[in-house]
Order: sequence, then structure tokens, then C-alpha cells
Amino acid sequence: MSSNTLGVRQAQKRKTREALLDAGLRLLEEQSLSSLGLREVTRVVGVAPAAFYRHFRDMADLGVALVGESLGSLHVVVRAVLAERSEAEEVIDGTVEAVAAHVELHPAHVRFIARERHGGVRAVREAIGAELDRFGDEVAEALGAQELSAGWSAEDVRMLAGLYVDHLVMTASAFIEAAGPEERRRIADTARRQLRLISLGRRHWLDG
Amino acid sequence: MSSNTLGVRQAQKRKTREALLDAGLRLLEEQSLSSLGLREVTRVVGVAPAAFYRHFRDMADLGVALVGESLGSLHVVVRAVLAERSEAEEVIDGTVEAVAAHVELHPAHVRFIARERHGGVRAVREAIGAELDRFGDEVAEALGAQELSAGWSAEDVRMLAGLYVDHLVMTASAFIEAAGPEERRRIADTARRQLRLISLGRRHWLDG
DNA sequence: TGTACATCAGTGAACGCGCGTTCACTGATGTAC
DNA sequence: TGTACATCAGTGAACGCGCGTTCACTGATGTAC
Repeated sequence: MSSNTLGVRQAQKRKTREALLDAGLRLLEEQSLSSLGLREVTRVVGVAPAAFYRHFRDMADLGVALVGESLGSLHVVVRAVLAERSEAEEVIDGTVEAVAAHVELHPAHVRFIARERHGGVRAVREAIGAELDRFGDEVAEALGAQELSAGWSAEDVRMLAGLYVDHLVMTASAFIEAAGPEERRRIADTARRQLRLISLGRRHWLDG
Repeated sequence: MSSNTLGVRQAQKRKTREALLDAGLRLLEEQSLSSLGLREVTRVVGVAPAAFYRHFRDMADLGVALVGESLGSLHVVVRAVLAERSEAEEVIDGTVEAVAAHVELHPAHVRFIARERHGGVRAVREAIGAELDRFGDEVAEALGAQELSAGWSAEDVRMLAGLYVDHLVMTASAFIEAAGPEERRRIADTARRQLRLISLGRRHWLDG
């Protein structure tokens, strides 16, 4: 076995682990983590219940692993949006489109985060909270580097970043529950106007 | 039995029903509705499991009843805040204080709403969503009547109202998870500044 | 006021079922020489 | 390359347990006269 290829055994183990995570995520579309059963998950994957313990201590442990996976994919979106260097209006449109596209592409991930952010499993709640804080820090850093933030205190920049992150999560959650294209359009439209209003508040912060 | 007093039988039934709701709410501080058991609830109340069916079809039914109870108490707070007629800055301080006080007074109600808003039980999710929409309508009506909203379209007023309601829910959820007085102060401070920024955006909406 | 009957909230036993966890095991993969 | 032994992901049977739901019931409350 070479140093950069996994042995057959490790590769198979990783495959099973990912199958368990996928099955869990799928089953969580219709229930909460605190009611998801170990046997349910292993049944979907097609392994014996006891095999679960080779990968996770319990369902909370699997949940924490799902947090990393779910928010990792969102990280990419946020970074892409922050890298934008165009006009404010375009940035807003781009952000809302990126969020809509992300929800379309990874609905189960987004639903999981929305559902468990305040869910019944403390370890998972805390993992999501910590990860969203890191998002906030990242956004704050990007905002701080912009001309518009000249003269702002670090605290105020972080407060604005928090508002953006919260708004992003609210919007993503709204998209998830949208019944059809008509409702999605309405949600996107409202989100854009809210971002515009926040953007206006930002521009007048120092002379307000 | 007079027309405005309940018979003994009805009074006792209502008492049991309320005991079931209270027990459910209490147990939901540490888990989600989709994992809350009927036997758990009846055990806390001290009645036979089968007695549950005299009051609710199933746990989802009990959950929907809790939505009314939980958001009913918040309604009072919102109305009080909206009735304020003082300076913008005072209104903001008053709002944040009212939210903090409400969370202090009814933590279980607030936690329930935060947890189940995107939780695993559709009927409850929808009941919460509908009720929050009604909050939005109510706030929009109050905002629309203010001078600052002259020249605004109804849609824009509703959009702003939605932003306020979402922010209120986010702030209440943050208070719930706060570890101590220090963190609560930080959350209140951030919430005030965010409301101030939104308020600025509002003032410049038409000339933006 | 008293009596006879109706209502119905809550009981308690029973049911079949799926749960999480344990355990000794198997057999393919990995390692040492 | 071949052999002997070690590792360990996944097995399958077993366990005790609490679950939701049903049912005929009891006895206090309510109603009609």
C-alpha cells in the first residue's frame, strides 16, 4: 500500500461511514435527530446494527459529523459571495441567487442545519453555533476590508456580519419550506429588499 | 351549574389537559417534539397512558396546542412594544428589554418555538409559521401607520415588518442559549445596534 | 328533594413491536520475516 | 514469493425494556322527571 492510497480495509470503512452519514441525512428530512434511531440508519445502509459502533459512539456523534459536512458546503458559497467586487446591487442579487442555488443543490444539508440549530441535541446545537460564529468572523473580516467600513469599530463590523449571517440562515430556511417556484420568487424578492435596506443602514451608520 | 362556571367534570378535564400541556412543555426543554413520548407525558402528570387520548389525538396534536399557548404570550409583548410612541432610540431599548424579560419569564415557551419552528413535525412547523406571519401582518399595520412610512408601498412595509419579526425571533433564541448574565448583556447590546442599523436603513429607504 | 338512568374522564391490563446495547464470532486484509 | 500470525470491520443472536394503542371497566358527575 502506497502512502497516498488507503488500504482496502480503510477505504471500505470510510465508504460505510459515509453511507451511514448519507442515510442519516436522508432520514432527517422527515424527523429530528433526537428521534432518529440507530437501527433505522443501519437498516437503510444494509449493515448490522452493531456495525454502527465501529463508526460513531451514538447518534449525537453522527450528528456532529453531519454539521461539519453540511456547513462545509455552505462555506464555499459564502467565500464566493465575499470575493465579489462589483456594485452593491449586483452583490445583493448574486448573494440571493447563490443561496437559492445552494438550497436547490443541498436541500438536506440546509434542512438539517435549520432543524438542529435549536434542536434537542446539545452537542449538535453547539457545533452549529460555533460554526456559524466562524462564518460571522469570516464575513466580518471581509467587510472590514471594504472602504465602506472605514471608521467603523471592530464590534460594529462584527455586529453587521452577524446580521448578514442570520439573514442568510433565515433566507435559506425559508427557501427550504417554500411550496413552489412562485413562493421561492417571493422569498428571493423579499430577501433582496431586506439586504438593500440593511445596506442603506450600513451606508448611513456613521452619520446616523 | 350556572352558565359561566364550568361543571366539575369539565373543570377537572381542563385541569388534566393543562397538566399534560405543562408536562409536555417541560419535557421539551431537553428534546424535540418528534421524540417526546406519550407515556413520558402521562407519567409526569400522574395519569394512565390511555387518558392522553381523551385530550389529544397524538403528540403532534399536543404540539399544535402548545404553539397557540406559546405565541399567545408573545403577542402581548409585541403589542406593548408597538404601542410605544417615544423616540426611536427609546423604542429600540424598550423592545430589547421586553424580549429579554419575556425570555426570562417564559423560557420554555420560547425554546419550544425556536426548536419546533423548523422541527420534525409538519403540523407544528406550519402552525408556528402561520402564527409568525400573523405577527408580521400586525407589525406591518403598526409600521404603516407611522409617519416614517409615508410614501412606502405596502409590500415594502411588510418586508420591513418581516425583518423585525425575524430579528425578534433570532434575538429571543440567542437569549435562550445564553450561558450567563455577561453573554445576555452582549446579546442585548448586539441586538440594539442591529435594530439601530435597520432603523437607519428605514429612514433612508426612499432616498436610497 | 329524591330517584333512576346516562354520560364520560380516567383506569389498568394486555398486546405485539422495535429499540439500543452486549458479545463471541468470522473471515478478509495487513504485517513480519 | 510464501507462510504464520495479528488486526479489526462487520455479523447475528440474544437481552431486557419501554413504546403506542385497544379494550372492557369503574365510579363520580350530570340530567330528567
